Amino acid sequence: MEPEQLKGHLDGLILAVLAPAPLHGYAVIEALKLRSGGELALPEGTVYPALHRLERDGLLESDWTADSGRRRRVYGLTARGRSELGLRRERWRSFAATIDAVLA
Amino acid sequence: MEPEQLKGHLDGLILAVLAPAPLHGYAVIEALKLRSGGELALPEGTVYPALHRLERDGLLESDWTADSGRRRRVYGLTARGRSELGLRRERWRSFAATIDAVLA
DNA sequence: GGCTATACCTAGCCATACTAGGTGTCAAGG
DNA sequence: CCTTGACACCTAGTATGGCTAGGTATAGCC
Repeated sequence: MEPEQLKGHLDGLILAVLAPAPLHGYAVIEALKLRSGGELALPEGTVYPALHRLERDGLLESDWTADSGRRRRVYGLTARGRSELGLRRERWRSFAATIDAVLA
Repeated sequence: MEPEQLKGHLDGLILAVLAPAPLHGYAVIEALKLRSGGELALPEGTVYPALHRLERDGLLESDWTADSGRRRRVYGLTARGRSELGLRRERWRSFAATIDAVLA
């Protein structure tokens, strides 16, 4: 996977894996790996800043939990995040159709 | 079309529109617009540097023509460019499948 | 003469995925 | 016990590349 390809698409992917249920950051990385069949093995330095960005923009909200001394930051979609996910899916479909048309 | 989305995909698109026949730079812009149904209206500042990059990397080669005082730089695929196009199509299919899997 | 479309170019901006480093907890093995 | 690995978080700095905004010049029409 070429890094540049992913630009502009990561945020939608993160929103998508958080749609069923809230997850903590590290679990988001694993969920992306799992749901992509191992294709998306993203480094922490990619995902953590993205989560912070999405929270800053009001699409995610987070809570700290401390189960037995281990601190985790659990992220969930806000209302705006959920509607933004719809927009992102739409935008992806349109984008993919455009690229398909030119490349085919 | 969000600019960031296109990153890492433009080169393949340019190779694709040049596959049937060589074109000059400005015509590449119009071909992209046409083949995308108007979706890809890319500014010259995006396409010209990309063409130079592709030529520098040996995927395109260019010739200057001067029909009636108007200078045009006509780009065509090299052998490496043609095989690279195959790779790019393959890589796009794989990428799109991955995003679809996560986003769906 | 001025306007539009054609046709080329480049310096600098900016968003963002990634690298490379850091901190700390916990469980398993030698 | 103590090292190793997985877990879990963080951030400063880098590199990439599409885009903005500016420039040059020709052709054709009103």
